[in-house]
Amino acid sequence: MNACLPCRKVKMKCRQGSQPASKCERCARKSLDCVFQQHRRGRKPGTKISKRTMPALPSAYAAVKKTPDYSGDTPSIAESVPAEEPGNLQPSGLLNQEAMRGKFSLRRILSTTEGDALEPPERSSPSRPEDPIEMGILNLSVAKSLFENFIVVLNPYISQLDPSLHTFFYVRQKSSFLFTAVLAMSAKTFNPIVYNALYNHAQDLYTESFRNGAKSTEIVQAILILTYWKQPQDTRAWTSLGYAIRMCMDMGWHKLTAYSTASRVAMDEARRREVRNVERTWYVLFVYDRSISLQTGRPWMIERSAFIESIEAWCGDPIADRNDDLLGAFVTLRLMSSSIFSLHAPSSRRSEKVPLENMEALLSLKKASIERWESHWVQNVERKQSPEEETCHKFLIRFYGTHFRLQLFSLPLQDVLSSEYSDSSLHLDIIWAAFTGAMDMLKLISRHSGQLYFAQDSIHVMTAYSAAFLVKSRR
DNA sequence: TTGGAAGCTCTCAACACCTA
DNA sequence: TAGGTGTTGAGAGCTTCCAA
Repeated sequence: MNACLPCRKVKMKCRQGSQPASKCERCARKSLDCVFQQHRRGRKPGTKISKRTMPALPSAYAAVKKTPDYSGDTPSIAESVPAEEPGNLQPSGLLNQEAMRGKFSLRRILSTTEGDALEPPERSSPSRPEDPIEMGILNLSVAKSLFENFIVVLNPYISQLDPSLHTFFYVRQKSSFLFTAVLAMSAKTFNPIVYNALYNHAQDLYTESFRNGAKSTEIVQAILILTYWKQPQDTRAWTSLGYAIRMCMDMGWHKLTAYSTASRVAMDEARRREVRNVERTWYVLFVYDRSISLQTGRPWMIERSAFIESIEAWCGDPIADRNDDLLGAFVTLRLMSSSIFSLHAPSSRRSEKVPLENMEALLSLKKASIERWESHWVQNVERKQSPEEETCHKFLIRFYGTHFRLQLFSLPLQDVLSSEYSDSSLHLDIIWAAFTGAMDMLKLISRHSGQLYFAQDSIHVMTAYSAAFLVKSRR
């Protein structure tokens, strides 16, 4: 029913008087001018329905037209990354940037306007049909509990999310994919009853984001989280990581410049955390890329850069999270490992041969630098926690250091045990170092088996490696 | 097979009014 | 008084059906 203007103004119920043309009860009581006006309800002509909130369409036509945005409204890293050089005569500098992102059309390619001036930005809708709570997969209180467990227990292992930024509300609003991935991985450990439904939904969202070519920090984080605690039969870790890295490169992350405090003094804390969120994810990808490359012998994708090498300064930022120190340890370890392994690869894979005697001397130097690395980062971690506090950080730093020593000494061991070096007793130092490395790892694991329970899959792979190494070296 | 009318579903924006 | 939620009306977009 239509309400008069005075009632509308005060948002009160407008009750008609007894006579059809008389004032409403409130206007009559207060002696106000009771004026009615034709309402202007309804959508205005020309308003577009947001594509993201359209229902799923069965036809292939709809699949092409529908472009959902699982990213929320993540600010583009383009603000903090140097843009393509203007005036560059390559296609990247000459053509419309939207066209270069893959939105090909003659009109767009010929347009000289930047951004997407041809199409107004889509308005984001507050409703999220892919939200696992709205879908009824789990209720709010279970979701909150799973989320809390992820942040407190699981996240410290991977240093992926910033607990001050990634609150329950923030992640849920920002990306249903990341939200579901976090809940699924937490459910795997803390509430297996809802794990399957959450995992399947996360996989559906992964497929959708791939199908639509969606790109955002949250999608990358979700893919990483799903990969860290993947199912045993899932063999996509390598390809998923590659896809995530390409996505980041498309967002310009490979052009991140070296960390400096001066560049962010003008930012408020929220903005700084958003920027660090992107940077942290790129560091995590670097570590993961190098780790998986080392484990599988395949090439890595992310090259070392001034940004990667500024990790220690980045960890010293006033708003750095305590998990950032663990990430700092991992990044510096991977920087060290890539330079060492190119020298110490087995002779069959080296272009130049380094005599074993020289290699032994080199290895002892490297061993000392790993020990310095370990004590430096353990001290950093200890500074930020109380003595009685039991976190996974110290364990992980020692674990990775020990694993690295084992890998380092296992490489020349192949040469020692090969027929070319018939008298292996001459190189007992190398054999002994590799053997004690494997033993140290297993001792460490047995002392901290509780920490191992929550660890990501790669930790278990590394554990299995040390055990397999010992078994094989006894033959 | 194709074009277009009719009808249906869904979204969006404005409105009504409850309640703190 | 005004924040917030449910309701309403109109248009967009899609499917179905039918005639050419």
